Amino acid sequence: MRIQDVAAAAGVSVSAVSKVLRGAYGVSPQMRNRVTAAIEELGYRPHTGARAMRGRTYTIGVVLVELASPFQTEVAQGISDELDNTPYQDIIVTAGTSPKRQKASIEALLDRQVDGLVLVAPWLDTTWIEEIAKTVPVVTVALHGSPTTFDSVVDDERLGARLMVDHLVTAGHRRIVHTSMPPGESEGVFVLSHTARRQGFEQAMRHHGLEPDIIETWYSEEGGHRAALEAFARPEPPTAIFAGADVAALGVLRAAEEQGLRVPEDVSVAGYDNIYISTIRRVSLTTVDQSGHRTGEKCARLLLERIGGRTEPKQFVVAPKLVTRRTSGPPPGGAEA
Amino acid sequence: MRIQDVAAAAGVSVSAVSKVLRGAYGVSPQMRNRVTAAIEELGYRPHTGARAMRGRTYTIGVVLVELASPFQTEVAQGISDELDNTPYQDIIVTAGTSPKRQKASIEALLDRQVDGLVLVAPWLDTTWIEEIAKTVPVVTVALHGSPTTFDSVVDDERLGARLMVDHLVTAGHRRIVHTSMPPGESEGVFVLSHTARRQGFEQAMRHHGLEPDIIETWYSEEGGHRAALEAFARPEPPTAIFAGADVAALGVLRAAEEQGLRVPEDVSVAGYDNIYISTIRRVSLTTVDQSGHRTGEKCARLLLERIGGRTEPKQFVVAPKLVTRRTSGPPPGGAEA
DNA sequence: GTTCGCCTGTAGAACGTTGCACAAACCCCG
DNA sequence: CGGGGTTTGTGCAACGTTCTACAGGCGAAC
Repeated sequence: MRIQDVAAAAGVSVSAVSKVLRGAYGVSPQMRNRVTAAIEELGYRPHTGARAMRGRTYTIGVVLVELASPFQTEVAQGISDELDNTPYQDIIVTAGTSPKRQKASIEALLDRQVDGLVLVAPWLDTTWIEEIAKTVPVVTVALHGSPTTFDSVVDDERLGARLMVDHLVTAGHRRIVHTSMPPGESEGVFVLSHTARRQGFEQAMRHHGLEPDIIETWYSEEGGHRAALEAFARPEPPTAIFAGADVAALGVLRAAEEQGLRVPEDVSVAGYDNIYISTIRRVSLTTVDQSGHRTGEKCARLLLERIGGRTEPKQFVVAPKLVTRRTSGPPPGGAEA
Repeated sequence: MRIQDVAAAAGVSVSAVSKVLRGAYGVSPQMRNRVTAAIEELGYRPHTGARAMRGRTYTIGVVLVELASPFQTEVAQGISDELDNTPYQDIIVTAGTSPKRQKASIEALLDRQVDGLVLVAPWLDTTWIEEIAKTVPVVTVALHGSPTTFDSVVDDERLGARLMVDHLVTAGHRRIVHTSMPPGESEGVFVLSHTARRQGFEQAMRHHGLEPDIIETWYSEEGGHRAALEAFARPEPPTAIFAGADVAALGVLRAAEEQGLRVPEDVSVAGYDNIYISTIRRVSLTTVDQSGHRTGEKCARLLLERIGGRTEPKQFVVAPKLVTRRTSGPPPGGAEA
């Protein structure tokens, strides 16, 4: 089933069919009708590989770190939904946090001639991203900075961290520990989520006249668990732990439970991301929400604009929202802990 | 950067480079060396679109219902990991439960000339799947039946349901409610997970001389919640609820909490899937484990075999495993409830 | 009635691979 | 040293699309 067959069936030239397919200029209504009828009747579908040789593939590549991260999959879902009634199809690949594998995944997508690329929290040298952005439209998610050759969508994570610190301080907490991650090797002017959150935490704490207290582990259940055990073992343990990510907060909750600490009576626990688990009654974690779905939608729109011809870079900032649930409250002994 | 450039750099013909690339027969070691050196030096990467015109694309399409389903993403991860050091790249698309959108997604993948297709829990007419399996290797996940034109990997979900019923009955439960879903329109000889689980439940209950009791809602938090409320409102409420899926079990837990019922003292709750949430301390749900990761690995291997030339269909059954945690125990009043 | 410009539609040359068909070189054996 | 077979390397015709360049027709304006 080739374009040629459609042309034959409609009694027109191959070029004419191609024009109709691409919505190009110079097509009379009656020809358009005959061609679309023929396409319909034959059930013709364009061969993407052949298209890739000359023009567009109508494919958007989405690079995620991992599918287990709810925020990332929400972004992907947002892209998918936004693209739903366009001719574009999104395809997802997972790349892990290793820069080497990430690079390989992106290259695999470039080999497949995607028309656009969404990089969610890329652990990559930004100069390399700038490089590929010369070839194909790119939008990054959760990369803080001011890129000039590509677009970006970020949650204002410094603000988000500040909201959380304000919430805890207002409740009376003074000794607040933040769990973070080691900065990526490739972070410089451009910075990833965890660094932005840490910076927001530090800023907000100082603003309240408090000394920022950070334990560096990993954004994972295990990482949160380790950080919490370390914090609890101190002579003066914190009255609140603000984990850099909800997954880590889960580990903090486990550690608290193991140590016989009640939450929030003995210690308040908070996270960041508002992942699905945090919403369920049994967990009910105080956290910061950044809508992955809206982020994804925006990415898709930016990409379509770029494909449509825009060249000046755009940056879109999503506002974070504090979500207070049942894991946070006043410190033991009240506001004067 | 074309194959031609590589040929020129290596001082050989284009065909020769192609042979090396494809690992084809008739290549001397020294030519292979020169060509690979040239490829390396130039950083050449084959153009997938051009390949699609003639041969393989080295791309495996993975169709998931949604990224929010942990089992499905685990399968995808398993595929990805298994493919990691092969020349094949997996790409994921999400298709939803609507047969129409699923069909569109699969077609989008076929347009892109994938070399193989993994369909995870497809809500589709199996004759249509048989149809596309004529064109491209297909392996389905969680489709119970005996396909002749494609491969399949299934968890023995009837057995899994039986394990759970045995567990509950042994603990002393007699009034057990199972929450299920309406069977798909396209289910006939071939059956999806929820139907297999329901069948396993029915069989196991009868085997114990008990009447199967099923409430049909949806595999979702909300669905489980509704089913549980209905069950609790009965004159003789069940002492155990075996939700067809962990997500639904979460809704059951919420309903129990709202009704002031303690778990497992007043009512036991169990699920199926062993999703990540179920493992966290705060939830600790009794469930049945089916390893999504192993399932995915097997899918990839089956597909590679098919691409390698196998034609007779294979079916692979993964054994489910009962995971007892803290949401199940003896019924109130002991074994003689 | 000629000229000019616009509007429709077409021919055909790419695009970068693959793999068949074939040629050349080589090896082994009688 | 001739003949057969095998191994190694090459030429070239696809594959299905896009899009430029161009031809022909038609209408308006003079």
